Amino acid sequence: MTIAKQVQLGKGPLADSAASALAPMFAALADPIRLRLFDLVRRAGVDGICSCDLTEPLDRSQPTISHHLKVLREAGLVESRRDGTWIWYSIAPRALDAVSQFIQR
Amino acid sequence: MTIAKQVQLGKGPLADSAASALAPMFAALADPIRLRLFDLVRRAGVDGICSCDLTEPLDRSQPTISHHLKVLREAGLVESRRDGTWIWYSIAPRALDAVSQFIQR
DNA sequence: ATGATACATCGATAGTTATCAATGTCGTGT
DNA sequence: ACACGACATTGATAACTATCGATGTATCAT
Repeated sequence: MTIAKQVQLGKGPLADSAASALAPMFAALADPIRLRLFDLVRRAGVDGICSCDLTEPLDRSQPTISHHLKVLREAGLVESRRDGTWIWYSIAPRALDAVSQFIQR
Repeated sequence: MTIAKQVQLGKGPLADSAASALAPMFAALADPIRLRLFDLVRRAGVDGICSCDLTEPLDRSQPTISHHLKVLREAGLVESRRDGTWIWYSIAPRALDAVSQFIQR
C-alpha cells in the first residue's frame, strides 16, 4: 500500500505508522538546498537534469550535492538513471502524493 | 510578504531566500510526533484542543510534547491561547499555504 | 592501458535535535 | 498564604545531519 493511501486512510487520527512513513518525506524537503534541488529537477520535466548541472547553481561542493540527491532519492522523491558518465535526475511519479494527502487531509 | 507569495513568485528557480523560509516549515513536520500533533490539533477545528489532551495519546512525556508544540508554534503552523490554567492549541490561519504553494508549483 | 570526467563513498567535524528528569512559572481554589 | 494542577524551561545525553577534502568507482576517449 502506498504511503499516500495510509495517510488518507480512515477518519481517525493519523496513525503512528502513517506518521512514521510520512515524516521522512518532509525531512527530505526540510533543507533549503534540497528544496532548490527538487525544484530544479521538477523544472527539468520528463527529460530530467544532469547531476553536473546541479552542483554549480547551488554553491555547494560536489559531495554535498551528491549527498542531498541521495536523501531525495531515498525518500522516493526523485529518480536517477545513468547515461554514460552522466546521471540524470527526474521527479519520481506520484512523488508528492503522500505529502499532498496530508496537507489536504 | 508572506512566505507563500515568495514561493509562488516568478517563473525562475526557487530563490535561496524562499527556500530558506520554506525549509523550517517542512522541518516542523519532519517528525512523526509533530505530524500527529498537527493532525490532532487540526481535527479539533476552530475550538482547538487543550495541551493536556495531547500528551497521553502520543505516549511521550509532558516536556517532550511541550517542546514539539513549541516547534510547531514557532514554525507558524499552530497558535495557542491561554484559558485559565489550560492552553488551547489551534491551527494557524493559512498555516500550510506556503507548503501547498511549493507542492503545486 | 592511460588519462580524464562524472559521480559516489569515506572520514572527520561542527551544529542540530529528540528525549526525559528536575525544576520553574503561572493561574486557580481554599 | 498555601497547595495544586497545567505548562514551560533547563540541563544532560545520545542520535542525527550538513559540510568538505580525500579517495574510490565507473565510463568514455585516445
